[in-house]
Amino acid sequence: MTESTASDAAQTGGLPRQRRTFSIGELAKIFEVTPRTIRFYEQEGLLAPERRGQTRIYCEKDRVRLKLTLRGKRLGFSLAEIREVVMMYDAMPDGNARQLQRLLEILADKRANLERQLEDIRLMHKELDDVESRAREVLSGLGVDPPRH
Amino acid sequence: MTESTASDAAQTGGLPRQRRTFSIGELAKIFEVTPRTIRFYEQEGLLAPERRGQTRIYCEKDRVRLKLTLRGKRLGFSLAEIREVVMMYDAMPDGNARQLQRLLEILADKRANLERQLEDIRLMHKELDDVESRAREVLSGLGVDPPRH
DNA sequence: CAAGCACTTTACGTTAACGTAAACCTCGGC
DNA sequence: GCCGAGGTTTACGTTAACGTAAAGTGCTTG
Repeated sequence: MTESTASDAAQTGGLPRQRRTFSIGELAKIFEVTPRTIRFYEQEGLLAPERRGQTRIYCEKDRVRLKLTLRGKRLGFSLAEIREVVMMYDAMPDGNARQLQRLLEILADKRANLERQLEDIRLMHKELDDVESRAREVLSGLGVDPPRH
Repeated sequence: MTESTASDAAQTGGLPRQRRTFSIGELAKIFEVTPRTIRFYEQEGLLAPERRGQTRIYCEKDRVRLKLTLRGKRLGFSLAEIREVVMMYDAMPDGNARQLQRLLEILADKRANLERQLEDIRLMHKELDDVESRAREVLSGLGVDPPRH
């Protein structure tokens, strides 16, 4: 109930998923955030859904943008950083050379960030292993059976 | 000049590195943070250096704790989460079974978090590849030679 | 001994990313 | 016709993680 990875056809009843739209509440449930969060992202320039009257209508593209935004967040990027990439991506077709060069710079930056994080994860993993094994040792020393996950 | 990974003997002049101590300013330079940050971490219960008079004296163990703390931060953990692990780690030798079980839970939690981040990084990497290749296409379409990183 | 430099405490300021509350519209169902 | 469920705007509140400024302490160096 988190997100659909498989064929969307089953859920849309065979409709071309380009036409599938979402309310703010639907998106909120899908990604387990509050509507307030989604409105905030719009205010910050990360989303720009259509309106029917006053009500926001989110299309497939909006859903993807939100997904990417949340992924970026989990990786520790600020909304400003995320916007920088997302907006330039959208402006690409008519982007001038200068803008595109800048985009490539930003991308290289993010990439370096990811590399550092990978290394951090590796190291952190080892630390966790260490702490855990020590904890198990102490536990067995107390005559307690630690859970073998 | 960021951090020493190789033999510390050269830098300590052969002293057993257990005796090597640091001032707050030294640590700050080593890890590229401000003294304010280090004091804040102490206030949050992540460090507890000795004092000589009023001045803080950091030992090797303190340095390691700071290193782990900053690594945790880069991975998006809050100071409270980091403290939870670090403090329990220190309290381990006399920790009761209940506490240790709790520690194992926390560790499993962090581990799950790391797994999610790994997947996020993989996906984000693909996105970056995609954006970059599109940017290069557009650039070459403009007759500009994109830099071959 | 005065100057300067690194350290200290105290305390208020700041930023990002939302939470929360109030007051309003609007639409389908009974 | 009214009610509840969901949507909307506006605006003030909150939390984490420091920044920054003020005012004092202590060493050592010219």
